[in-house]
Amino acid sequence: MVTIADVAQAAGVSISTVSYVMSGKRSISQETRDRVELAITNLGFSPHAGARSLASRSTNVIGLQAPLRSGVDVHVIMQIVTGVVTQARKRGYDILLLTGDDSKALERAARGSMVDALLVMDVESDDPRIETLAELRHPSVLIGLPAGRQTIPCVDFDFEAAGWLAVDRLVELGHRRIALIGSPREVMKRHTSYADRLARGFLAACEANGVGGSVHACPSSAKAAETVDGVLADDPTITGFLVHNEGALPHVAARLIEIGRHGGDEPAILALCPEDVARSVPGLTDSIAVPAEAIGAAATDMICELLASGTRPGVRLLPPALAGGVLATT
Amino acid sequence: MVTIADVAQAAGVSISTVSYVMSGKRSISQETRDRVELAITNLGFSPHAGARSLASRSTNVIGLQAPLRSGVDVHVIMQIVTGVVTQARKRGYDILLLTGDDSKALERAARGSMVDALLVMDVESDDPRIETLAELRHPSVLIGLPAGRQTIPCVDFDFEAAGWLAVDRLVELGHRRIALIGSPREVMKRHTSYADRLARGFLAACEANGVGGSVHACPSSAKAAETVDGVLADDPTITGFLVHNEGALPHVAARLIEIGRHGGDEPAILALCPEDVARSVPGLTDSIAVPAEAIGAAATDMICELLASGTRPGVRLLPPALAGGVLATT
DNA sequence: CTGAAAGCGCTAACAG
DNA sequence: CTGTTAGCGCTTTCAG
Repeated sequence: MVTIADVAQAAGVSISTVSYVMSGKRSISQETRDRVELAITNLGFSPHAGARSLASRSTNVIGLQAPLRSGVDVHVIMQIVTGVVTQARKRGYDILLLTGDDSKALERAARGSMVDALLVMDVESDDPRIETLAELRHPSVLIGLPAGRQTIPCVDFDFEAAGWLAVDRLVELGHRRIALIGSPREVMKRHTSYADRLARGFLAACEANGVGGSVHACPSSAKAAETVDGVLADDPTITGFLVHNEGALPHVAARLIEIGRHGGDEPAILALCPEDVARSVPGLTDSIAVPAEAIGAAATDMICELLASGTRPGVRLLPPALAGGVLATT
Repeated sequence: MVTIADVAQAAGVSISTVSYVMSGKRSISQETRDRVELAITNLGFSPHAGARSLASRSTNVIGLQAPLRSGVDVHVIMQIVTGVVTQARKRGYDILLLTGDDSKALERAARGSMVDALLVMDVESDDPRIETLAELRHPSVLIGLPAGRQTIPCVDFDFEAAGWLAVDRLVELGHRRIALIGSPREVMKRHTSYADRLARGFLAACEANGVGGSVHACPSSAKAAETVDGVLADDPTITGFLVHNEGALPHVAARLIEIGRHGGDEPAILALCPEDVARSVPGLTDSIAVPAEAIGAAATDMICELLASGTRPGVRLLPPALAGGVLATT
């Protein structure tokens, strides 16, 4: 292994000079700098991360705790992770993917000085990890927005505003009775947060617009079609659907198209999901993009700022925007 | 920060005793061990990862380079990552998600002693990273199977056997003319490997069974339906489809159902994809599961064995198996 | 503008 | 069975 001492010897300078050339923390003559940099590339030197973190008390690594139970909105999670990783790279950080999804994993990473900061996804409202994070003296940011008072900075999509935007759009298209097809029942319960926020915005907007709106939990499987049937059986006058359920979306779309084909107007579907998911669903008219990658990037930015300046940045919600669907006419 | 010295003092023993209690590398009297362990939990001590890696020359971290360009078979990738992470945890390793998808990232992690070993996904046949890995003195395992001589151990799904199995199944269902709807054209070119292996198995099995088979590239979007139309226009007698394209799958299925409805027999679709993807596609009859999580776990096991024993484990291909689709009758 | 040297917290000889 | 101690490779005072 090539060490800083090898570089120093090759360049004919002292160890500390090499260190300062790398960190830029004091001025170095151009000539010396050149010699050192040459030696570094010639020898293919990379500083030993452990030694560095031992001496400097910082790792340049951000710990990321992502929900890895497969099956739940994988696209969104993956894209958020992509955003995190990409942005982290830009800012010179690496990402330690925490194995284990509990407080223990967070403590281990923090107490063991494996990371400088923690990024935690998929936090529930009364999640015990929130308290753990508060006790740790490592900066941390949540991706999501647990209900209640925020003790830890958060980044999320503004689901409430998305509810409003969706209703505005459906009303603009002429629909007067609309339904929100949402997350599976167990998710609705678990994450009080985002499903609730969406429903709140949706219902408030319906009321403000004087249109009828209803909210329905929905399984993420082929059984989603039954949910649609049930909703329409309850109220056959519904013509506009907002769908926020990645797994159910194709089934809901297929069922609605089928219904449209058998007579009556084809109902409009507005999906709330990442753009590429929307693109992959046949027969989708319109969508509101969940800017998943941007959320990851924003969270990373926030954490880097925390690390740099030590400020407490509070909550940041990214605004929704309409995106075209496959058959978008906009 | 609580250090090993604090623990030693609290337990009234020397630093090295604490170290040996943790590592188990020498025998300790039960009484001493108890005192030390108590002190450790009381103080909430976790050893400083950097200091440890500096002294022991090992990190207990595995570097994982995953393709994060969103849009390509996210489910498969995510599930592999899940398998890797889960298995790594069981074996006491953490996962450093490498930011950057080139040789540089691998070198940085290895040279900087950030990881003990490297796991690389999505390797192409003439991928420059293969040479990089060979030069590094860190153990590494590829997830995938680049064409040519294997210099680095590999773990992958046996796509060739999957081709055979698919044909067997379609023939068993009575189909005599079948088509493989595969990856997008650019993927077919890029990864010579897995698309080729699947096609090879598929065509060989067709020949062995005396049935007509053809292979078709397919875009992962709504335009997939056109591919189906084209295939059927070329040969209207085709009744069996093997689909290996997560994005196209719902569109292909929808189109085939539509065609079936307009007269003629509804063609059979056999999908090659993770089980939960198969489950989410309306109208799918049958599928062969890509055991994505198992692949990740197997790769991790292989790397851990490499790390432990230093053997060179060669290539490991996981066998295919039939799984039910939504409407499976098997 | 540059060097020398004191740690950072831990592991693993070496020495009982 | 336990203690003492010499590094691991780097950052950062402190001294020029």
